[in-house]
Amino acid sequence: MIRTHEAGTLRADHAGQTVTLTGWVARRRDHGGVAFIDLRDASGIVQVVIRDEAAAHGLRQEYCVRITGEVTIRPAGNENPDLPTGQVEVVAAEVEVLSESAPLPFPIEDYHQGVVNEETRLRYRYLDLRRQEMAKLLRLRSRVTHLIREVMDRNGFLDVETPYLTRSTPEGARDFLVPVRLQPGRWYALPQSPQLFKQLLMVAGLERYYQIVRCFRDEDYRADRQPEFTQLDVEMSFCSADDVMSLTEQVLARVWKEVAEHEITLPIPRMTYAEAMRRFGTDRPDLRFGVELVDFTDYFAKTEFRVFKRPADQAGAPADDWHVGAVVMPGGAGQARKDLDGWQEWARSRGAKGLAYVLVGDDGELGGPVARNLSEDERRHLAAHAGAKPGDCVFFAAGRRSEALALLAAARVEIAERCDLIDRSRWEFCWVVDAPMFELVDRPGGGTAWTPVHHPFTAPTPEWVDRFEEKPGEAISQAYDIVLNGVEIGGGSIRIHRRDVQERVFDVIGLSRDDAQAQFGFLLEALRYGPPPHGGIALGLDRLCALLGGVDSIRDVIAFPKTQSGSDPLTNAPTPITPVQRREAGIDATPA
RNA sequence: GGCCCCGUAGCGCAGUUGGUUAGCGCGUCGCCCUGUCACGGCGAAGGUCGCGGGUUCGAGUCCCGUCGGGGUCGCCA
Repeated sequence: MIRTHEAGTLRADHAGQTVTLTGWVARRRDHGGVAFIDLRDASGIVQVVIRDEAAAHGLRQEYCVRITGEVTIRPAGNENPDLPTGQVEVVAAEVEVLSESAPLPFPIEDYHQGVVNEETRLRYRYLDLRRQEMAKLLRLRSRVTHLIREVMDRNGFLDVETPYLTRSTPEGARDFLVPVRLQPGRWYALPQSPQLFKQLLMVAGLERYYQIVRCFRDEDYRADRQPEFTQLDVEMSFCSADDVMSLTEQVLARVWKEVAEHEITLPIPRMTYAEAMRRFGTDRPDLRFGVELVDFTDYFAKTEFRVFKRPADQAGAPADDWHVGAVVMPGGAGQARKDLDGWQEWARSRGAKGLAYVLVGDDGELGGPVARNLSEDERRHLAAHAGAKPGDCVFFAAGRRSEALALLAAARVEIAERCDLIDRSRWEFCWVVDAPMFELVDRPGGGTAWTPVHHPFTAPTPEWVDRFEEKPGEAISQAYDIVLNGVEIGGGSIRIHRRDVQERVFDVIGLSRDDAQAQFGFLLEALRYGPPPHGGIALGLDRLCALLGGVDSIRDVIAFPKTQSGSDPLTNAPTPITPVQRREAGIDATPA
């Protein structure tokens, strides 16, 4: 006798054996005196035949049952190639109902996947997860974490837990805050990442640390962003950026080989931040298709066309912060007027004024409203400069460099989708390296400020370490992001291990000595005691699993995710708390 | 905070320029059928059209507000 809870693992060569199966009645049908049920467990579905009317009586979908019976091969003429277990079925000798089920609030067969409102699925997540598709994703995730631990363990990394109750640091994302009963008026914060603790572990001499750890950020949520998410967090001492990247590649290669049956070609190609911005307009390029951006800033340097002409007065902007760029839509000249208007609407929905376009006719003549406003000289080489062929459409964006590139980068992806240029079977990894240390951002109250591109603990390259404050926008950091199919799945850097350098970075981003001391004093103090050079990386586990599982939302690879407003339809969290709880927590007893 | 889409029976949906008693499929319940496999046949139950206000003789439908879900920009060091 085979005792198994793995219905889906039964094979034809088990025929004749007696098995005990546990699972749920996925579907029941009666035909004459015979009942047929599909029995589902986490591993799959097997059909069970019940000839005993009494045993089958009242057996309904989703009853939890234990069935003992003989494995048989389905009789000829009744074969269904779609059944996951092929031709195996079990003829029940004994049926025991372990627990009954109320009628289901929604159908949970897999062919209903994707049609039930997600909120309803989340409210009954324990039923949603009974579906094979969802169970499959959770099993995938478990395999991934297992493989990661194997690789990390083999490389001598220590799994160390860091606090979930820690101090709030107003930099970066908003914190989730936790009141402290024993110290009214004081609050813990949940960590946005264990960044500082892992650096302290390096100071402690742990040398090789990793953790699969929950992180918390109180920002707006998306298909790929949840208030709590999981990352593989890694830090190592006496290492170079190459060491960290090489280790990361080992992890990814192992996971993709085992889970996706895909051999990643190592080393994963690297691209500088500058190159990524120039060719793709973004620091997370999707390399599954071409359609690269073209720079027209110099081409139109002397243009009289208002849209491409650099405004005389660019209030507050650096002298070189002007960009005219283009991206070619293959065959786009054939678009209907309605489609071209649709692109304008698309651009406006992204906050742009519009998306200028030039149509390249089959005879090479330029068409569209923009072409009429260009000089003869400007028209002559436009198609060649853009790399456009007859029949193509050239989209243009002009404005502040970051905004123009962002629009073109989005247009590039949109073009690829509309023209069906993306090969979904491909895995295109790439490292984006040599990112700037700082970027200029607008302050809410006006003016601009330098802010770290990664985080303020990122080390500059040796060439910049003594002079990054001279040209903060040009200083290069020792940071690296890993990008897969246009999705940033991780990022890391060599950290600053010199107290004076760390203080100078705080100076550049406008964090006063007092504030730096108040918020990061413990780090600065630790850096006084012979810290080793160190660096690390964090990989977003949820995104990684979503990509591997071929799903669009990380909610599908999280057992109990939250909605976009941060609530959980299952438990109804978050909930108001009672006045007593407020008093005990030391916070105002009246709602805000 | 902005923009877009959605909300009608347990689930998925239809509902015309505002007009009888709001429909369809699945599911549920009852009866029938001896190998079904999205079985089939007959019958039945099941609705605060998210909520509140307004326009109108009359609102699922039009207007305003609001709540919830999804997508996205901002945001996410």
